Amino acid sequence: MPELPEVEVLRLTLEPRIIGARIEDIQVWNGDLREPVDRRNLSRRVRGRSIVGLRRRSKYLWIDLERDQTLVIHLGMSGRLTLAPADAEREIHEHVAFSLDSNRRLRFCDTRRFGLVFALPTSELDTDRHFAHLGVEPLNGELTGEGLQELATGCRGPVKNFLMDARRVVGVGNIYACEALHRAGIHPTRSVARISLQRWQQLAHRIVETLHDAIAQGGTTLNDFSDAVGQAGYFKVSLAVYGRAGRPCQRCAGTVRRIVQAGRSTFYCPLCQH
DNA sequence: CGGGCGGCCTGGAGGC
DNA sequence: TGCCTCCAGGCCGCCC
Repeated sequence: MPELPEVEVLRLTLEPRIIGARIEDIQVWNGDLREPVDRRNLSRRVRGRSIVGLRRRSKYLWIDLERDQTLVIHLGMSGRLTLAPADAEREIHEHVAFSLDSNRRLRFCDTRRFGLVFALPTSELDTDRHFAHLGVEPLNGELTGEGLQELATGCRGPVKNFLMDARRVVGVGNIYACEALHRAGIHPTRSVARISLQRWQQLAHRIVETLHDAIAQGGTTLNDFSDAVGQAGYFKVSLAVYGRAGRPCQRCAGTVRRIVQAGRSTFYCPLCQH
């Protein structure tokens, strides 16, 4: 579920509530996630340390701790990270939990178990295999039309696949790739080799705009997503094409169509996207 | 070598 | 009601 806006909403809602909190203990009920949870390593790096900051890189949440350690959380497709009272009953798919001082528990729940939980020294984040290859952060002012055009030099595939390749641009998943392309009026199957600088600029602008809009509305909740206190996002009502096959385009007289690209559903309007 | 597909997992929806 | 198939926001590895 979670693309950049959802992880950013999680960061924004979690940060003021857990800054300064100390992680007293860790429970791992089911460590069988996308990568097995290394309990020993996690405990050694995390236990007894206070939280000093929260950052986001791509769709990863970085929870910085005292003395050069960072707890990394990835939500996969169905993950949630929420605060609960220490004695709250364990949820069905609650796999990992961090007991905080002040009688609270930071719980990681993930139905499909595509998520990740691990820890490593803060100073090693940049070179870690999960992060070293990641591309441009769209919300840092790094994403420009010129930059996109340069990144696409020598590439051949459809623009939608290009946008979802985290080695180039991070944080844009299936929903926001569809929505940004619709806002930019660009057909998702168009080859990146056939996009003018003007259209790259339009696209860069629309990506940033769409992500900001989604964050402002608490992210998109299709099934699972919630912020740190369990609140669903309501950007779903603003989706113009995603999940709307057969229904009218929000902007013209067209009808939204669904196709499959690289094994993923793509939604677009054949009338206003070229 | 880069792009695309299958697989990882559970569960919800829809067809019959 | 049940059983089947398809589908889902991410990501990696393998294949061509």
